[in-house]
Amino acid sequence: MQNAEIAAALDEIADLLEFQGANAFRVRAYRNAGRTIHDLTEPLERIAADSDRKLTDFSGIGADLAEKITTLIHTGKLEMLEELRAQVPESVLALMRIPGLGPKKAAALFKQLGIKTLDELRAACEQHQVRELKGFGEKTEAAILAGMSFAASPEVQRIYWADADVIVQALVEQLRSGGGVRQIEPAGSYRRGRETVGDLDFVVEAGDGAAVMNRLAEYPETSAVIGRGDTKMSVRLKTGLQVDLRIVPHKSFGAALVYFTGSKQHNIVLRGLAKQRGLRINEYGVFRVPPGSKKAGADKEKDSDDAAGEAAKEAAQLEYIAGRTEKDVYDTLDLPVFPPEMREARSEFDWAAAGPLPKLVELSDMVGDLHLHTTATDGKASLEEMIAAAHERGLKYIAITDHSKRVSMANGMDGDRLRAQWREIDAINRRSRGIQVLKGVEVDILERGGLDLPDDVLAEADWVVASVHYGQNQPSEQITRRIIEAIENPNVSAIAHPTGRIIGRRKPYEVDLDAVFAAARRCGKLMELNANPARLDLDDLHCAAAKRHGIPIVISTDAHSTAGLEVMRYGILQARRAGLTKADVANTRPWATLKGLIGRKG
DNA sequence: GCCGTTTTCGGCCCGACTGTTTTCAGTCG
Repeated sequence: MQNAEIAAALDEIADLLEFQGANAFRVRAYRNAGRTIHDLTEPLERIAADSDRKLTDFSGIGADLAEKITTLIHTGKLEMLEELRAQVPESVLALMRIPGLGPKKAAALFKQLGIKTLDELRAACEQHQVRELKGFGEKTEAAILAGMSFAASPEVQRIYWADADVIVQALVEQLRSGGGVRQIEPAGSYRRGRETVGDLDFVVEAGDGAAVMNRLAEYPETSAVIGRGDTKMSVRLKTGLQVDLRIVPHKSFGAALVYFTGSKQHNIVLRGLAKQRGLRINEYGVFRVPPGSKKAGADKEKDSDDAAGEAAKEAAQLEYIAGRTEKDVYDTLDLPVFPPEMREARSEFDWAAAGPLPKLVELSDMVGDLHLHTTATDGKASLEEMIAAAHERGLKYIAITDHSKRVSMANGMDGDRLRAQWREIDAINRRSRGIQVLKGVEVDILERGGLDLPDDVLAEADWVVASVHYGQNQPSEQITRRIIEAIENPNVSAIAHPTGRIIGRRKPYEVDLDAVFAAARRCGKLMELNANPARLDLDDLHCAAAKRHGIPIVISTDAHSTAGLEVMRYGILQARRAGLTKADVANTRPWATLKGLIGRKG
């Protein structure tokens, strides 16, 4: 069983347990383990088979989970999961996708009204049965009906970072308009540079918070205000995207930014570290907890009067020690200001403990682009136009990598056409214009295996990227085998978009990336990170896997137009999220050096 | 269910907001 499937099984257990009202920390343990496994860059199967290693070495996996995971690896099944599934109909979990319906309310609907599907829930609301339940009311019923369409869409809507960026810039302008905003920063997964963004968060310091909230309410793209208090406001845009706004005082801005940038896991670690030092971190700042003060309301017991009273008393005793800037906050824990892209509680705390953080690769480090198309195949700009645009961006070299003939719908090229294009490139290079143009090709890895162009043609190229376009429905092992075979071909320089994930268009195919990277390592080949935000083929995790195997990544735009060159910055974000430095990225080096990496002759 | 330089039990991050309640539970981030 593959890591992704094991992680999914643990997540499902967490969902089902949560629905059943299990201990929240137990639920969290399953979620944490699922996340840990999801983030692994190495197959669990391999780790489990290695007698020198133990699953319990991973933080968050204890004896019990190690045993369950081992069972999953070997049998693909788990009795506990089967039992849970038998107890809770799968469709019931869909109820929890309605905003405002959590496990408790969903369980109440299921147990008391026997509601198992969204359709049944709609009917019950329309017949006003739901408002009769304890803890429900008229407004809840209306909110459920309003949220119905939201839950009916199978996937939670996430948008590309690049699209979020456009909205963020417009919103910042809107919120600033009219003045009074002293500081404003987008936070959340947008600030962390995740390849997709589920909602937008803004942290604002302003003289008049209500005025800023009004501007958000009046924003033409705002369709509904979900909630609004003195310091916090949530709206939904016409596109369905949720926007959260927090108004914070000057002395809390840094703390709020840390808090709302997340990730949640990163924050949990921060709070744990703070606690060890007798500190407490929240969105208002870092506070010193007076010695001897008891943790109030630790367990949800009935003596809530006392707990609430003590909590209030204790809050009054807390001494503010930091919060104005992110640096102030991290300083109290003797931690560096982590670049937001790193804040995923993966490795950043280990790195910080070991010394200075790695200096992450930056857009300005990039000197070459090794995956470009022209009008010769499916590009929108001519060879000359692409070269000029790349030159304008300050690139020192580019590789023209049009499609090979198998990609017929893109007018892919055979050997003759390619050689003609290469002669043209030779001529251009002779007229030297401060940018070196490499003779390249994106050669197709055929369904039956093998490459789409003969070796004698490929041998004449400076740079060959191989990629899968056809036969994507094949089993993972078969696609993996095709890719490894391509890696072993001495004419191939790199593998482009090895998993070909295209959001929303088709099911991604799965390859054994670990085996692919191992082959690349063995053969001295490079792996591409395709920076096109619509093709999330080699995201931060895959970068991390490459790093673990010691394989330099090539960040390429796969540009089909001059504007396509712009996407390089999205690829940089993903590389940064994986902790890649300039040295980890091959096309930060001059071509003369890079050429040596792939053993290309003169 | 995990975890430990507060260690094998008793914690587990923390607060805002809403709708339902007469003091709080549930949800969310």
